[in-house]
Amino acid sequence: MLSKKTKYGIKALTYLAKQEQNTPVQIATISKSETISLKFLESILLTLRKSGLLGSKKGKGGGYYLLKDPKDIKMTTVMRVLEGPIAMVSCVSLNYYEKCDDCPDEAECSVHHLMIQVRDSNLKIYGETSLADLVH
Amino acid sequence: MLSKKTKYGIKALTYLAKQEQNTPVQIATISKSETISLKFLESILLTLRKSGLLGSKKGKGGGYYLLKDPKDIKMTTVMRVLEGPIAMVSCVSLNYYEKCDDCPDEAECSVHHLMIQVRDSNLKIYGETSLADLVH
DNA sequence: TGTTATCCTATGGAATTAGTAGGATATTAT
DNA sequence: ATAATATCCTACTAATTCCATAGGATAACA
Repeated sequence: MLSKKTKYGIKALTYLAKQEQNTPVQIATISKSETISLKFLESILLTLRKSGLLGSKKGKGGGYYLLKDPKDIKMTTVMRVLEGPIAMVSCVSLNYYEKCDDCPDEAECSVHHLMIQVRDSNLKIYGETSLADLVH
Repeated sequence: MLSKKTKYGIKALTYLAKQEQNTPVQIATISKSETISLKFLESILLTLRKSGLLGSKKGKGGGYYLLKDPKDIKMTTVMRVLEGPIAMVSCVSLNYYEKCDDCPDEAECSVHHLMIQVRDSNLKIYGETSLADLVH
């Protein structure tokens, strides 16, 4: 299941992508519009900023804004930043690979093969979808 | 990420599907072969039995066995029993649908649309894969 | 020099995960 | 009968993750 962090994060990014101009939007504005706890959203936007997806401005007229064109923000990036690995087991993860403790031989593992298929199909979807596509 | 319960469960089912004859296999045998904690595996096999996938026999010569031909056990069933909903958000779940608290309109939700795609592609994989396919 | 809004660390409750413990129950063999 | 075998079942626990919340520090603007 998708964490609320990821869900809220995507909603907030979509909200920003919808803006006509890319001027800063306050946390409180997004919080109200999307019914997300202000403090929780604050922490989510902070990680999105640290990951390089968002820029921010302090003080009056401040807020968060996208650093790239929504067309150029792929959902693979968004998912990895918010949710972590796209793979369902670390032994099939491209970016966070780790060997399984209980598997002597990956090639023999039934779960491994199945999860490679799942990873690839999800990767295809996230790779072909940009933030711009999510704006209805 | 896939829970260990699901991972171990699939491995155990695959182990049973590999057997030449469908005679009962003891928990301890699977536990040793697949390097899974005996007690943990016991609880997993119990849920698999309660879900109708496995039969069991007590006493000497007892153990667990598949109730159907591996060809007829689809991974959709296995995943739902072990991991729960296949959908990543309950608002796109076919079997466990629930409305989101924060969404006034699903049709307008950017996450909703994306997750329908993910659900469908995963459902396709799990639906087209049977336990027999996992026995390489 | 206030006011505004993000920045950042720390904390906490609830839920989930990954087991463990130990006795009850049913089946088989002697 | 009875001892041995193996599942059945409930309850418990430790660790981790999730979903926030609190509150002050910092930076920008009027």
